Parts: sequence; structure tokens; C-alpha cells
Amino acid sequence: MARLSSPTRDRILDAAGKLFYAEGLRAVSMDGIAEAVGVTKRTLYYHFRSKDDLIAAWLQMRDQPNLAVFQHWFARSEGDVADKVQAIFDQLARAARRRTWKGCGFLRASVELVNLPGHPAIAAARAHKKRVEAWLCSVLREVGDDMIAQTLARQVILLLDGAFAVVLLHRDPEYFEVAGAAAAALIRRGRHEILKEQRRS
Amino acid sequence: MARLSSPTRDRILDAAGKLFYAEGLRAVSMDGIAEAVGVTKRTLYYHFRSKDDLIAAWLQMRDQPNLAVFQHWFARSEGDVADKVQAIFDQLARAARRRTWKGCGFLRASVELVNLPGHPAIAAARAHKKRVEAWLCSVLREVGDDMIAQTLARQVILLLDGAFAVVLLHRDPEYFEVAGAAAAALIRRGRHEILKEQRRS
DNA sequence: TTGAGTATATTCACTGGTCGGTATATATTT
DNA sequence: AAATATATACCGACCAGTGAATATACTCAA
Repeated sequence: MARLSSPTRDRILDAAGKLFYAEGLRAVSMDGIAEAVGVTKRTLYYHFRSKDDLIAAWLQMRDQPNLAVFQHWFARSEGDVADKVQAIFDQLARAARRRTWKGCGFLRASVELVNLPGHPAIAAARAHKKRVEAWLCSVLREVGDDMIAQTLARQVILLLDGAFAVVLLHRDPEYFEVAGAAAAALIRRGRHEILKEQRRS
Repeated sequence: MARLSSPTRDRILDAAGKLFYAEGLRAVSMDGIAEAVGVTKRTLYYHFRSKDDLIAAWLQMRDQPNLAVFQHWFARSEGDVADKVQAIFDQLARAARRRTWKGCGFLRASVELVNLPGHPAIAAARAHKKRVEAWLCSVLREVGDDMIAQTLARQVILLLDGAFAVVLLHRDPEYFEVAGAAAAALIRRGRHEILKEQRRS
């Protein structure tokens, strides 16, 4: 039986993930992955039951690190919450200038697997995006009550994923900055409404 | 030589488009399309040079009608510009409740063809999204000057495409409503800034 | 310490099926 | 007869996945 962790398994996940992100899930064959890892295709099927399993394992593996990058960018930056959220978009604009940048692997997977609604990779993508949304909600809690924070978190997520899609299409990182400005404006407006309510009471 | 228009050609485009939208570009084979049209595969290749050509022709054909739907929803609705833009999101929320809804075909094509940057379908998708953005810019011109209108148009596009992506992932049409509220808020804020400047002068 | 036995890990060679695309022939229309 | 349009049958390449054999590493009794 294959173990849950082994050097070979990690090498497979790493190489396969790079290929999936660079070329797309369906554009990458198991033969191609095997060659990239320097291993026979049979070894792939020793460590993973199927290609679909490998895809899902890759996305599950990326969940925590991806969220950690957002949290890092947020924590490192100066200013109020709106500034810190905007900093995430600025960093993404920088990343998107690299030729190797190809958008969000989770969103892309959900598009490529749109005809397989029960695919485990889609569940992984959903879980990841919900974790990001929940984290945003927690840091936006200082702006307003639960409902305001939740709505703002959703709006930020919409701008974030919108920028992923639009920048991938037009290859124009400026959209990340425009999205960041919109996110900051919405957050400040949320805070503003609270101040208005405080004055009222 | 194949003509630019013929009943058979139209039937192919129609059936192929439905399949592409429902299943994804790579998940649909030319054999499958031929069977759906009720025609031999050879006939497909008489009317279209390749599968890639067929994909591009489908997206080019969808450009104008898709934009027209947005314009129709905008024109039919009551209220100011912010309300009318929000109405587009509300209508999309309604559409997304259908089981057959699968997001935006243009965005999905750009994701599926991410490893073929020069693909004609990507050019078609870019042109379509830019046309939508330009139209939004023209209707937002009444809110502020060219720069304000352009920024707002981009922010609306970001929320629109973000909602396409997020709703496709979570299958939760509510995100369209949240996105519409954000778009309306940003537009009203744009108008508000103008009023402030007018007061100042 | 060694050697038999066992679980783990990997290789080679292969399969059935699907894919995009085509060579050739044949209708149908002008 | 010439141009347009469709059908039959086929090709080589690629794809996900597998059967059988083998190498490596660990376990434990003599």
C-alpha cells in the first residue's frame, strides 16, 4: 500500500503541480508527469489511484500555503485594514507581471472540471476559497458587525477572483490595482456607515 | 470552398456551442459534435478548418448577442445608473439558478486555452470583454469624467467576472447580488465625489 | 550474524479506447 | 462541367490505466 507521505510522492506532487499550473489539468498527461518526475508511469499509479486523485491531492496540498501568503502580505503591510487588504492586491499585481503567472489554480481547476460536479478537486477549491473568505471576514470584523464583515469579505473575494480572471484574460496586472482600490473603498465605506450609526445613537 | 454562411454551418455552430458551453472545450470531441449535429465529421471539416477554428467562430458569433442581453437588462430596469447596473447582476443571479448555467463561456475559454496564448478564441474573448467594458464606460459617463467612468467600468467588470467565477465554483447565485450591491455602491460613491467637488467650486 | 520471508517501491511492456484530422468517393446544385 | 456539399472508411498519435516481474528494505527466528 502507498504511504501518505514519501519523498517520491512529494516529488510527484511537486512536478505534477507545476505542470498542472503551467499548462492546465487536461493539457498535462500522466506520461508527461512521469517523464518530468523521472519515474515510470506505473510509479505514479502506485502513489495515486488516478489522475483525478493526483489533481485533488495537489490542490489540497496548496490550500494552506496559498492562504499563508495572503496572510503574510496582509500582516507585513502598514496602515488600516483597508490599506492592508489593498496591499494583497498590489502584491498580486507584482506577481502577475511574471510570465509564468497563470492566475489562480483553484479557480482554473473549477473551470476545467465544470462537467464533473462531484470531482474531489472542486471540493478542495471550494474549501480553499471559503477559508480565504472566512479569514477575510475575521480581519474585517474590526470594521463592523458580523453581517457587515461577512458582506465585505464576500465583496473582497469577488474583486479578488474577478481580478484573477480578468488579468489572466487580458494579461494586464493593472486590473489588480483597480480591484484593490475598489476593495479599499468598500471597506472604508463600511467603516463610514458604522461611524454614522454611532453618531446617531 | 466553404461559405461564410450556410444552414449546415449554422447548425454546426449552434450544436457545437451548446456542447462547448455545457461540457467544456476539451471535454467535447469533434465526433461528439458531428453526432449532435447529425452530420459526418468530414462535413465539420468542410465548414471549419479545425476544432480551434470552430471554437473561435463560436465565441465570435456569441459576442454581439451576449452584449445585447446586458444592454437589454440595463435598458429595461428602473432607477438611476447604479440601479440599472445592479439590475444586470440581479438578472444574472436569476440565470445562475438554472442547472444548465455554467458561467461565462468567454472566461471559461480563456482558462481552458491558457497554454495556447495565441489562440484565436482568446482574442475573441478579449474583444468581447473589452466591448462590454467600453459599453459600461459609455453609460457611466453620466456619473463623472472619462477617467472616473473608465475606472468604474473596470470595477464593475471585475465584480461581474468575479461573480461569474465564484458562482460557478460555489453554485451560490447570492454572490451575484452581493457583487451587484458592491457595484452600485462604487457607482454612487463616484457620483458622490463629483457632488463634493461641485460644492467645493 | 545470517538468512528466509514479507511488505514496500519501482520498472518494462502493454492494452483498449479516443482523439483530431484526412484520402477518397459521391451526391447535389448551378 | 464545375463548384458545392456530404458520406464511408481510415490513420497515426496519444491517453489513462494495468499485468507481471523485479528490486529494495525491513522483520524476526535460528
